[in-house]
Amino acid sequence: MSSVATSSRFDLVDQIASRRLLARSGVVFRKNEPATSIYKVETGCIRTFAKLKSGRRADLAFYFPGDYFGLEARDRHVFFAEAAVPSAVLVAKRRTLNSLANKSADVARFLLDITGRELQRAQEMRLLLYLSASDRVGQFLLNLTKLNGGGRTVHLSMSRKDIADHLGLTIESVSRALTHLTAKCAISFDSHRQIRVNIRKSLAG
Amino acid sequence: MSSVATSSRFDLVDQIASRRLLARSGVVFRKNEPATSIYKVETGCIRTFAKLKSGRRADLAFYFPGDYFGLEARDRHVFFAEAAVPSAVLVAKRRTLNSLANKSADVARFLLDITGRELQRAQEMRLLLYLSASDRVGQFLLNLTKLNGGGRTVHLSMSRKDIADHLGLTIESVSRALTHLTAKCAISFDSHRQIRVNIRKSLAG
DNA sequence: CGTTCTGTTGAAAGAATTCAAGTCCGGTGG
DNA sequence: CCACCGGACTTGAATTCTTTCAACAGAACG
Repeated sequence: MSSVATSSRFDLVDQIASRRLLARSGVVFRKNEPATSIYKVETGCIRTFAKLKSGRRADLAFYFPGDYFGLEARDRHVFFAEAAVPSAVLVAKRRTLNSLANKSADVARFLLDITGRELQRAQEMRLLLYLSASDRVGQFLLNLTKLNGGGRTVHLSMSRKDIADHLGLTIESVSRALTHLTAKCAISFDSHRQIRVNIRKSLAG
Repeated sequence: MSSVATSSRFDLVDQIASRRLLARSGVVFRKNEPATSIYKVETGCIRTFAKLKSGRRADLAFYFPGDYFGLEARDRHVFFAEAAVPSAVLVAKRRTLNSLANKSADVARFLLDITGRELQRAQEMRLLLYLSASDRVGQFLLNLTKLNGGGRTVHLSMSRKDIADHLGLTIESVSRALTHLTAKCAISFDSHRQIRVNIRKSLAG
């Protein structure tokens, strides 16, 4: 959302980047790989995640067209990134960006902007994990409606498993939370992946 | 740790900042206040947190001397910041920093650096919340030993309540996790606030 | 039209919280 | 110096929430 505004103002990455196409589950980068680039989603959806010792996966974030990712890395990546659905990403070399930033305060400002935004987003997503199962799902849906410009309907481009891994729950708990919200008339289903939000307030928790 | 290295290379904030002294629980900034400055801890410990609708508090991070905070803000703060113990912080105006960054690529680079580092830290702390209660506490202790330069002893400058709010648990659960780790001989207590880590591996989870 | 994958639901087990005592510690005043 | 107080911490038992395991329903696809 906000990153779209930024990129329309300043499409630098589009200009210096190369394009990479990814099949579903295609790997953008792996943990511990050298972090040579930053990325922008063009089409599709990219997921960043960590593998827990328990075997479970923790989905840190989903990135949609216009979003930048791979910003947190120092010299090596700390997480994994892969395509949640077939996707296209723009890849911009850090070296190139840095040397541009050395010459142009606007470029530097831009990098700082998207990183700061990403930081804020990470903090807000972290707050989800302090809530109960139902509230996590409710808040998650609420966030999705905001991404969709505040409309009342949400299309879930991700599976229940993806939502569960993102929210630190099981698919069953996600499912139960959704039926619970339906029972409260807070949401209703058009289909398994298409949800209408009736009462915003009762999603908040 | 890493931020200390950065600041020793580049003590810009120290130069342009004013100092502010805070009593325990003294407020640095509140949610929704205009975000005019960024901050650096000089002495003591600063906590950033959110208030949940349930009445509970979610402690997002503890900042120690050398650490920068308040970086995630756009025009208004999204969280609260207060002193966990009596503290001194350096306050640098964003306007000043931004105009310096417009002239000096080093300053811009510095701001990007600390923001990127903070982003990575936020992501890593988020991962804690995907673990079980015992593992959260264990990993938390492990992180503290890293901050202390990798030593075997940890001094908890924060109360059980603070730890609980940070890890999204109750004080009772934190306490039980600690006794559980003690029973496994992973840690031992010198006092309630002084812990010795015996077996790193059994803290990991 | 079945096969398969995704999602839902139910019952039992497990994990964390709540509520209620109790213990330990540091500080204060006698 | 000791006794006592209050706050921080621990422990136990009952409750609540989430997961696990197992069975079922529904949509997608050949």
